[in-house]
Amino acid sequence: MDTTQRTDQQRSADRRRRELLEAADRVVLRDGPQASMNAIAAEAGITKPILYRHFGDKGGLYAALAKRHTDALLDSLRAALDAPAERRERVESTLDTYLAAIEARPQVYRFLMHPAEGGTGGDQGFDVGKHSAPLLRRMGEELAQVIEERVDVGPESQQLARVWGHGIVGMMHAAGDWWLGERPCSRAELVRSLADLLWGRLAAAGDRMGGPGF
Amino acid sequence: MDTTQRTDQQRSADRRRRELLEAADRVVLRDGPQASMNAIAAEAGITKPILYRHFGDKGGLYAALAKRHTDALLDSLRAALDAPAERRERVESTLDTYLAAIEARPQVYRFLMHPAEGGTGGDQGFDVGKHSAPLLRRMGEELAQVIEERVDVGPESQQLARVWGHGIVGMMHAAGDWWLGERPCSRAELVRSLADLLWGRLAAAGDRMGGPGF
DNA sequence: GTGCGATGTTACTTGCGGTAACAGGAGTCT
DNA sequence: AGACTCCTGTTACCGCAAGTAACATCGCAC
Repeated sequence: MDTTQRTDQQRSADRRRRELLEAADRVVLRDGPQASMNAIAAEAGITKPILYRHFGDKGGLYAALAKRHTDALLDSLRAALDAPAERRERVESTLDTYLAAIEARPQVYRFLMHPAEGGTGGDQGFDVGKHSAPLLRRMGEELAQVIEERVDVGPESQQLARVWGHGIVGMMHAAGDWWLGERPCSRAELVRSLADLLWGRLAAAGDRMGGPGF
Repeated sequence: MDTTQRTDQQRSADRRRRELLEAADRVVLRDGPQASMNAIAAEAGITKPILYRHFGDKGGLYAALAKRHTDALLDSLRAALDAPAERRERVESTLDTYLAAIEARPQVYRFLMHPAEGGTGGDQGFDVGKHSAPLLRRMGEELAQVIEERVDVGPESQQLARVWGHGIVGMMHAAGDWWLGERPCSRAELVRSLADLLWGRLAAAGDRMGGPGF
Protein backbone atom coordinates (compact mmCIF):
# COMPACT_ATOMS: atom_id res chain seq x y z
CA MET A 1 0.00 0.00 0.00
CA ASP A 2 1.04 3.48 -0.92
CA THR A 3 4.72 2.76 -0.43
CA THR A 4 5.60 5.76 -2.54
CA GLN A 5 3.76 8.11 -0.25
CA ARG A 6 5.39 6.59 2.78
CA THR A 7 8.75 6.88 1.18
CA ASP A 8 8.06 10.47 0.37
CA GLN A 9 7.17 11.15 3.95
CA GLN A 10 10.19 9.31 5.13
CA ARG A 11 12.42 11.29 2.87
CA SER A 12 10.86 14.54 3.93
CA ALA A 13 11.30 13.62 7.56
CA ASP A 14 14.89 12.65 6.94
CA ARG A 15 15.58 15.95 5.25
CA ARG A 16 14.02 17.79 8.14
CA ARG A 17 16.11 15.76 10.51
CA ARG A 18 19.26 16.66 8.68
CA GLU A 19 18.32 20.34 8.67
CA LEU A 20 17.70 20.20 12.39
CA LEU A 21 21.00 18.50 12.98
CA GLU A 22 22.80 21.15 11.03
CA ALA A 23 21.12 23.89 13.01
CA ALA A 24 22.05 22.09 16.21
CA ASP A 25 25.56 21.83 14.92
CA ARG A 26 25.78 25.55 14.38
CA VAL A 27 24.48 26.27 17.87
CA VAL A 28 26.79 23.81 19.54
CA LEU A 29 29.67 25.26 17.65
CA ARG A 30 28.71 28.68 18.91
CA ASP A 31 27.49 28.01 22.45
CA GLY A 32 29.41 24.91 23.34
CA PRO A 33 28.02 21.67 24.73
CA GLN A 34 25.54 23.36 27.08
CA ALA A 35 23.48 24.66 24.16
CA SER A 36 19.85 24.62 25.17
CA MET A 37 17.05 22.96 23.27
CA ASN A 38 15.32 26.30 23.00
CA ALA A 39 18.36 27.85 21.36
CA ILE A 40 18.65 25.00 18.90
CA ALA A 41 14.98 25.16 18.06
CA ALA A 42 15.22 28.91 17.54
CA GLU A 43 18.23 28.49 15.30
CA ALA A 44 16.30 25.99 13.25
CA GLY A 45 13.39 28.43 13.03
CA ILE A 46 10.95 26.19 14.87
CA THR A 47 9.97 25.38 18.44
CA LYS A 48 10.93 22.78 20.97
CA PRO A 49 8.31 20.06 20.61
CA ILE A 50 9.40 19.44 17.04
CA LEU A 51 12.88 18.70 18.21
CA TYR A 52 11.49 16.30 20.74
CA ARG A 53 9.35 14.58 18.16
CA HIS A 54 12.40 13.99 16.03
CA PHE A 55 14.96 13.03 18.63
CA GLY A 56 13.04 11.94 21.68
CA ASP A 57 15.04 13.88 24.18
CA LYS A 58 18.17 15.92 24.49
CA GLY A 59 20.27 12.80 24.76
CA GLY A 60 18.87 11.58 21.48
CA LEU A 61 19.70 14.78 19.67
CA TYR A 62 23.16 14.84 21.14
CA ALA A 63 23.72 11.24 20.27
CA ALA A 64 22.69 11.85 16.67
CA LEU A 65 24.91 14.89 16.50
CA ALA A 66 27.81 13.07 18.06
CA LYS A 67 27.44 10.16 15.69
CA ARG A 68 27.97 12.42 12.71
CA HIS A 69 31.21 13.86 13.95
CA THR A 70 32.40 10.63 15.41
CA ASP A 71 31.88 8.82 12.14
CA ALA A 72 33.71 11.51 10.25
CA LEU A 73 36.66 11.51 12.59
CA LEU A 74 36.83 7.74 12.66
CA ASP A 75 36.94 7.66 8.91
CA SER A 76 39.98 9.91 8.89
CA LEU A 77 41.63 7.84 11.57
CA ARG A 78 40.96 4.62 9.74
CA ALA A 79 42.60 6.00 6.66
CA ALA A 80 45.72 6.86 8.63
CA LEU A 81 45.72 3.55 10.45
CA ASP A 82 45.30 1.43 7.35
CA ALA A 83 47.83 3.20 5.23
CA PRO A 84 50.45 0.94 3.63
CA ALA A 85 53.38 2.27 5.56
CA GLU A 86 55.70 1.33 8.34
CA ARG A 87 54.18 0.97 11.76
CA ARG A 88 55.89 3.92 13.30
CA GLU A 89 54.81 6.06 10.41
CA ARG A 90 51.25 4.89 10.65
CA VAL A 91 51.16 5.57 14.37
CA GLU A 92 52.51 9.05 13.94
CA SER A 93 50.13 9.81 11.14
CA THR A 94 47.18 8.62 13.20
CA LEU A 95 48.20 10.72 16.16
CA ASP A 96 48.66 13.69 13.94
CA THR A 97 45.28 13.22 12.29
CA TYR A 98 43.56 13.16 15.63
CA LEU A 99 45.42 16.15 16.98
CA ALA A 100 44.82 18.16 13.84
CA ALA A 101 41.10 17.45 14.15
CA ILE A 102 40.80 18.62 17.72
CA GLU A 103 42.98 21.59 16.97
CA ALA A 104 40.78 22.64 14.08
CA ARG A 105 37.44 22.40 15.89
CA PRO A 106 37.91 22.49 19.63
CA GLN A 107 34.24 23.14 20.35
CA VAL A 108 33.14 20.09 18.45
CA TYR A 109 35.81 18.11 20.16
CA ARG A 110 34.70 19.28 23.56
CA PHE A 111 31.13 18.50 22.76
CA LEU A 112 32.04 14.97 21.81
CA MET A 113 33.88 14.40 25.05
CA HIS A 114 31.12 15.69 27.32
CA PRO A 115 28.20 13.44 26.52
CA ALA A 116 25.00 12.56 28.39
CA GLU A 117 25.32 14.51 31.64
CA GLY A 118 22.22 12.72 32.92
CA GLY A 119 18.63 13.80 32.43
CA THR A 120 16.76 16.16 34.70
CA GLY A 121 14.29 13.49 35.65
CA GLY A 122 14.87 12.14 39.12
CA ASP A 123 15.13 8.55 37.89
CA GLN A 124 18.63 8.36 36.42
CA GLY A 125 19.84 4.88 37.23
CA PHE A 126 23.40 6.07 37.52
CA ASP A 127 24.87 3.06 35.88
CA VAL A 128 28.43 2.65 36.92
CA GLY A 129 30.34 1.74 33.85
CA LYS A 130 30.03 3.53 30.52
CA HIS A 131 31.45 6.77 31.83
CA SER A 132 33.65 8.22 29.23
CA ALA A 133 32.56 9.59 25.94
CA PRO A 134 31.31 7.16 23.34
CA LEU A 135 33.84 8.56 20.94
CA LEU A 136 36.69 7.38 23.12
CA ARG A 137 35.19 3.93 23.42
CA ARG A 138 34.67 3.61 19.72
CA MET A 139 38.16 4.79 18.94
CA GLY A 140 39.53 2.35 21.46
CA GLU A 141 37.67 -0.57 19.99
CA GLU A 142 38.60 0.43 16.50
CA LEU A 143 42.25 0.68 17.33
CA ALA A 144 42.10 -2.62 19.19
CA GLN A 145 40.77 -4.28 16.09
CA VAL A 146 43.51 -2.89 13.92
CA ILE A 147 46.15 -3.94 16.39
CA GLU A 148 44.80 -7.44 16.61
CA GLU A 149 44.59 -7.74 12.86
CA ARG A 150 48.00 -6.45 12.04
CA VAL A 151 50.27 -7.08 14.98
CA ASP A 152 51.51 -10.47 16.08
CA VAL A 153 51.78 -10.37 19.79
CA GLY A 154 51.51 -13.98 20.79
CA PRO A 155 48.66 -15.64 22.69
CA GLU A 156 46.03 -13.57 24.46
CA SER A 157 46.40 -11.21 21.60
CA GLN A 158 42.78 -10.20 21.65
CA GLN A 159 42.73 -9.04 25.21
CA LEU A 160 46.07 -7.37 24.94
CA ALA A 161 44.95 -5.56 21.82
CA ARG A 162 41.89 -4.20 23.54
CA VAL A 163 43.79 -2.98 26.57
CA TRP A 164 46.30 -1.34 24.31
CA GLY A 165 43.66 0.14 22.06
CA HIS A 166 41.88 1.88 24.89
CA GLY A 167 45.11 2.79 26.59
CA ILE A 168 46.63 4.38 23.52
CA VAL A 169 43.47 6.28 22.72
CA GLY A 170 43.39 7.57 26.26
CA MET A 171 46.99 8.63 26.03
CA MET A 172 46.30 10.46 22.80
CA HIS A 173 43.23 12.12 24.19
CA ALA A 174 44.71 13.29 27.48
CA ALA A 175 47.90 14.53 25.93
CA GLY A 176 45.91 16.28 23.23
CA ASP A 177 43.62 17.91 25.72
CA TRP A 178 46.50 19.18 27.76
CA TRP A 179 48.37 20.33 24.70
CA LEU A 180 45.33 22.17 23.36
CA GLY A 181 45.12 24.12 26.60
CA GLU A 182 48.77 25.03 27.03
CA ARG A 183 50.26 24.77 23.60
CA PRO A 184 53.72 24.06 24.98
CA CYS A 185 55.07 22.79 21.69
CA SER A 186 54.24 22.21 18.08
CA ARG A 187 51.95 19.44 16.97
CA ALA A 188 54.77 17.60 15.29
CA GLU A 189 56.84 17.59 18.45
CA LEU A 190 53.93 16.27 20.43
CA VAL A 191 53.40 13.51 17.94
CA ARG A 192 57.04 12.52 18.09
CA SER A 193 57.09 12.53 21.87
CA LEU A 194 54.03 10.33 22.13
CA ALA A 195 55.32 7.90 19.57
CA ASP A 196 58.59 7.77 21.47
CA LEU A 197 56.66 6.91 24.58
CA LEU A 198 54.93 4.05 22.81
CA TRP A 199 58.26 2.92 21.50
CA GLY A 200 59.48 2.36 25.04
CA ARG A 201 61.81 5.27 25.32
CA LEU A 202 60.74 5.87 28.89
CA ALA A 203 61.45 2.30 29.86
CA ALA A 204 64.80 2.35 28.12
CA ALA A 205 66.03 5.62 29.60
CA GLY A 206 68.57 5.61 32.36
CA ASP A 207 68.12 6.77 35.90
CA ARG A 208 69.09 10.27 36.78
CA MET A 209 70.51 9.48 40.20
CA GLY A 210 71.15 6.18 41.94
CA GLY A 211 68.35 5.92 44.45
CA PRO A 212 68.54 3.54 47.39
CA GLY A 213 66.76 0.78 45.52
CA PHE A 214 69.19 0.97 42.64
CA MET B 1 41.81 43.52 67.58
CA ASP B 2 39.95 40.58 69.03
CA THR B 3 41.99 38.03 67.20
CA THR B 4 40.90 35.32 69.61
CA GLN B 5 37.28 35.80 68.77
CA ARG B 6 37.99 35.77 65.14
CA THR B 7 39.95 32.59 65.45
CA ASP B 8 37.12 30.97 67.32
CA GLN B 9 34.70 31.91 64.64
CA GLN B 10 37.08 30.77 61.99
CA ARG B 11 37.49 27.41 63.63
CA SER B 12 33.80 27.00 64.07
CA ALA B 13 33.23 27.86 60.43
CA ASP B 14 35.90 25.44 59.37
CA ARG B 15 34.33 22.67 61.36
CA ARG B 16 30.97 23.41 59.82
CA ARG B 17 32.58 23.40 56.44
CA ARG B 18 34.08 20.01 57.04
CA GLU B 19 30.76 18.64 58.24
CA LEU B 20 29.05 19.97 55.16
CA LEU B 21 31.68 18.45 52.94
CA GLU B 22 31.21 15.10 54.60
CA ALA B 23 27.48 15.27 54.11
CA ALA B 24 28.02 16.21 50.47
CA ASP B 25 30.37 13.31 50.18
CA ARG B 26 27.76 10.89 51.42
CA VAL B 27 25.18 12.23 48.99
CA VAL B 28 27.51 12.14 46.02
CA LEU B 29 28.47 8.63 46.94
CA ARG B 30 24.80 7.70 46.95
CA ASP B 31 23.35 9.78 44.11
CA GLY B 32 26.32 10.23 41.85
CA PRO B 33 27.64 13.48 40.43
CA GLN B 34 24.21 14.93 39.70
CA ALA B 35 23.40 15.21 43.39
CA SER B 36 21.32 18.33 43.93
CA MET B 37 22.14 21.11 46.34
CA ASN B 38 18.82 20.49 48.04
CA ALA B 39 19.68 16.88 48.66
CA ILE B 40 23.07 17.77 50.06
CA ALA B 41 21.59 20.41 52.31
CA ALA B 42 18.98 17.98 53.54
CA GLU B 43 21.60 15.37 54.26
CA ALA B 44 23.54 17.92 56.27
CA GLY B 45 20.38 18.78 58.17
CA ILE B 46 20.26 22.36 56.95
CA THR B 47 18.98 24.32 53.97
CA LYS B 48 20.41 25.57 50.74
CA PRO B 49 21.46 29.15 51.47
CA ILE B 50 23.92 27.94 54.07
CA LEU B 51 25.63 25.84 51.48
CA TYR B 52 25.83 28.84 49.22
CA ARG B 53 27.25 31.01 51.97
CA HIS B 54 29.99 28.49 52.54
CA PHE B 55 30.88 27.53 49.01
CA GLY B 56 29.61 30.29 46.78
CA ASP B 57 27.99 28.11 44.21
CA LYS B 58 27.73 24.51 43.17
CA GLY B 59 31.05 24.68 41.43
CA GLY B 60 32.69 25.84 44.61
CA LEU B 61 31.29 22.99 46.62
CA TYR B 62 32.26 20.49 43.98
CA ALA B 63 35.74 21.92 43.74
CA ALA B 64 36.21 21.67 47.49
CA LEU B 65 34.89 18.13 47.46
CA ALA B 66 37.06 17.17 44.56
CA LYS B 67 40.14 18.63 46.19
CA ARG B 68 39.78 16.32 49.16
CA HIS B 69 39.60 13.15 47.13
CA THR B 70 42.16 14.32 44.67
CA ASP B 71 44.62 15.06 47.43
CA ALA B 72 44.03 11.70 49.02
CA LEU B 73 44.48 9.81 45.79
CA LEU B 74 47.54 11.78 44.86
CA ASP B 75 49.10 10.94 48.20
CA SER B 76 48.67 7.25 47.53
CA LEU B 77 50.06 7.63 44.05
CA ARG B 78 53.06 9.57 45.25
CA ALA B 79 53.85 6.83 47.71
CA ALA B 80 53.82 4.26 44.95
CA LEU B 81 55.80 6.47 42.59
CA ASP B 82 58.49 7.31 45.10
CA ALA B 83 59.03 3.85 46.44
CA PRO B 84 62.62 2.66 46.40
CA ALA B 85 62.16 -0.05 43.83
CA GLU B 86 62.95 -0.79 40.23
CA ARG B 87 61.23 1.35 37.68
CA ARG B 88 59.03 -1.33 36.26
CA GLU B 89 57.91 -2.26 39.72
CA ARG B 90 57.15 1.32 40.60
CA VAL B 91 55.14 1.80 37.43
CA GLU B 92 53.11 -1.31 38.04
CA SER B 93 52.50 -0.41 41.63
CA THR B 94 51.34 3.06 40.65
CA LEU B 95 48.97 1.72 38.03
CA ASP B 96 47.62 -0.78 40.50
CA THR B 97 47.10 1.86 43.16
CA TYR B 98 45.10 3.98 40.79
CA LEU B 99 43.02 1.10 39.50
CA ALA B 100 42.34 -0.18 42.98
CA ALA B 101 41.09 3.25 43.97
CA ILE B 102 38.66 3.60 41.10
CA GLU B 103 37.56 0.04 41.58
CA ALA B 104 36.82 0.59 45.24
CA ARG B 105 34.79 3.81 44.83
CA PRO B 106 33.52 4.16 41.30
CA GLN B 107 31.03 6.89 42.19
CA VAL B 108 33.71 9.07 43.68
CA TYR B 109 35.85 8.40 40.69
CA ARG B 110 33.11 9.35 38.31
CA PHE B 111 32.41 12.48 40.24
CA LEU B 112 36.02 13.51 39.99
CA MET B 113 36.06 13.03 36.25
CA HIS B 114 32.87 14.98 35.53
CA PRO B 115 33.59 18.44 36.86
CA ALA B 116 31.93 21.80 36.18
CA GLU B 117 29.28 20.91 33.61
CA GLY B 118 28.64 24.61 33.11
CA GLY B 119 26.40 26.78 35.25
CA THR B 120 22.71 27.38 34.62
CA GLY B 121 23.26 31.04 33.97
CA GLY B 122 23.38 31.94 30.32
CA ASP B 123 26.78 33.63 30.61
CA GLN B 124 29.27 30.77 30.65
CA GLY B 125 32.24 32.02 28.71
CA PHE B 126 32.95 28.60 27.28
CA ASP B 127 36.64 28.83 27.64
CA VAL B 128 38.29 26.50 25.24
CA GLY B 129 41.14 24.89 27.04
CA LYS B 130 40.95 23.34 30.50
CA HIS B 131 38.49 20.68 29.47
CA SER B 132 39.32 17.55 31.29
CA ALA B 133 38.98 16.99 34.96
CA PRO B 134 41.38 18.79 37.25
CA LEU B 135 42.32 15.47 38.72
CA LEU B 136 43.73 14.30 35.44
CA ARG B 137 45.72 17.48 35.02
CA ARG B 138 47.15 17.30 38.47
CA MET B 139 48.09 13.67 38.10
CA GLY B 140 49.71 14.44 34.79
CA GLU B 141 51.79 17.26 36.22
CA GLU B 142 52.73 15.21 39.22
CA LEU B 143 53.88 12.32 37.12
CA ALA B 144 55.76 14.64 34.83
CA GLN B 145 57.67 15.99 37.76
CA VAL B 146 58.62 12.55 38.99
CA ILE B 147 59.73 11.54 35.53
CA GLU B 148 61.85 14.59 35.13
CA GLU B 149 63.42 14.12 38.51
CA ARG B 150 64.26 10.50 38.23
CA VAL B 151 64.68 9.66 34.57
CA ASP B 152 67.53 10.76 32.42
CA VAL B 153 66.17 11.27 28.96
CA GLY B 154 68.58 13.71 27.46
CA PRO B 155 67.91 17.31 26.47
CA GLU B 156 64.39 18.68 26.30
CA SER B 157 63.72 16.44 29.22
CA GLN B 158 61.23 18.81 30.76
CA GLN B 159 58.92 18.99 27.83
CA LEU B 160 59.20 15.31 27.13
CA ALA B 161 58.42 14.54 30.76
CA ARG B 162 55.28 16.62 30.66
CA VAL B 163 54.01 15.06 27.47
CA TRP B 164 54.68 11.65 28.88
CA GLY B 165 53.15 12.48 32.23
CA HIS B 166 49.87 13.54 30.72
CA GLY B 167 49.95 10.79 28.17
CA ILE B 168 50.53 8.04 30.68
CA VAL B 169 47.87 9.37 33.00
CA GLY B 170 45.43 9.45 30.12
CA MET B 171 46.31 5.91 29.18
CA MET B 172 45.75 4.78 32.72
CA HIS B 173 42.50 6.63 32.99
CA ALA B 174 40.98 5.48 29.72
CA ALA B 175 42.01 1.90 30.17
CA GLY B 176 40.74 1.96 33.72
CA ASP B 177 37.44 3.42 32.69
CA TRP B 178 36.94 0.82 30.03
CA TRP B 179 38.03 -1.96 32.33
CA LEU B 180 35.69 -0.81 35.07
CA GLY B 181 32.79 -1.06 32.66
CA GLU B 182 33.55 -4.40 31.07
CA ARG B 183 35.77 -6.19 33.53
CA PRO B 184 37.38 -8.27 30.83
CA CYS B 185 40.27 -9.36 33.01
CA SER B 186 41.73 -9.12 36.46
CA ARG B 187 43.34 -5.98 37.74
CA ALA B 188 46.74 -7.58 37.79
CA GLU B 189 46.46 -8.57 34.14
CA LEU B 190 45.45 -5.08 33.19
CA VAL B 191 48.41 -3.65 35.05
CA ARG B 192 50.79 -5.99 33.32
CA SER B 193 49.36 -5.25 29.91
CA LEU B 194 49.64 -1.51 30.37
CA ALA B 195 53.17 -1.75 31.68
CA ASP B 196 54.04 -3.91 28.70
CA LEU B 197 52.68 -1.22 26.44
CA LEU B 198 54.85 1.39 28.10
CA TRP B 199 57.79 -0.94 27.76
CA GLY B 200 57.43 -0.87 24.01
CA ARG B 201 56.05 -4.31 23.48
CA LEU B 202 53.70 -3.02 20.81
CA ALA B 203 56.52 -1.41 18.90
CA ALA B 204 58.67 -4.51 19.22
CA ALA B 205 56.05 -6.99 18.11
CA GLY B 206 56.15 -8.47 14.64
CA ASP B 207 53.66 -8.01 11.88
CA ARG B 208 50.93 -10.56 11.48
CA MET B 209 50.99 -10.61 7.71
CA GLY B 210 53.32 -9.03 5.23
CA GLY B 211 51.39 -6.08 3.97
CA PRO B 212 52.40 -4.19 0.87
CA GLY B 213 54.42 -1.66 2.75
CA PHE B 214 56.37 -4.32 4.61
C1' DG C 1 19.26 47.24 76.86
C1' DT C 2 21.25 48.07 72.15
C1' DG C 3 23.73 47.20 68.13
C1' DC C 4 26.10 43.69 65.18
C1' DG C 5 27.53 39.71 62.97
C1' DA C 6 27.02 34.92 62.23
C1' DT C 7 23.45 31.27 61.55
C1' DG C 8 19.42 29.79 59.95
C1' DT C 9 14.78 29.90 57.66
C1' DT C 10 10.90 30.57 54.10
C1' DA C 11 9.65 32.01 49.83
C1' DC C 12 10.83 33.60 45.53
C1' DT C 13 12.88 34.17 40.61
C1' DT C 14 14.87 32.34 36.54
C1' DG C 15 15.82 29.03 33.28
C1' DC C 16 15.79 24.47 31.35
C1' DG C 17 14.08 19.80 29.99
C1' DG C 18 10.02 17.77 28.76
C1' DT C 19 4.93 17.34 27.78
C1' DA C 20 0.01 18.12 27.07
C1' DA C 21 -3.50 20.10 24.29
C1' DC C 22 -4.84 22.39 20.67
C1' DA C 23 -4.75 24.28 15.43
C1' DG C 24 -4.37 23.86 10.62
C1' DG C 25 -3.03 21.47 5.97
C1' DA C 26 -2.84 17.74 2.64
C1' DG C 27 -4.21 13.57 0.93
C1' DT C 28 -7.73 9.55 1.14
C1' DC C 29 -11.93 7.04 1.38
C1' DT C 30 -17.05 6.80 0.88
C1' DA D 1 -18.64 17.50 -0.45
C1' DG D 2 -17.65 15.90 4.03
C1' DA D 3 -15.49 12.89 7.54
C1' DC D 4 -11.02 10.55 8.77
C1' DT D 5 -6.31 10.43 9.42
C1' DC D 6 -1.52 11.79 9.58
C1' DC D 7 1.91 15.16 9.83
C1' DT D 8 3.56 19.57 11.17
C1' DG D 9 3.50 23.28 14.01
C1' DT D 10 2.02 26.19 17.89
C1' DT D 11 1.10 28.03 22.88
C1' DA D 12 0.97 27.09 27.44
C1' DC D 13 2.03 24.46 30.97
C1' DC D 14 4.54 21.12 34.76
C1' DG D 15 8.48 19.78 37.52
C1' DC D 16 12.83 20.58 39.08
C1' DA D 17 17.23 22.52 40.20
C1' DA D 18 20.38 26.64 40.79
C1' DG D 19 20.72 30.69 43.01
C1' DT D 20 18.88 34.88 45.80
C1' DA D 21 16.28 38.22 48.80
C1' DA D 22 14.22 39.15 52.90
C1' DC D 23 13.20 38.02 57.23
C1' DA D 24 14.02 35.72 62.05
C1' DT D 25 17.19 34.47 65.86
C1' DC D 26 20.96 33.60 68.88
C1' DG D 27 25.22 35.14 71.25
C1' DC D 28 28.14 38.56 72.45
C1' DA D 29 30.54 43.10 73.05
C1' DC D 30 29.70 47.81 74.70
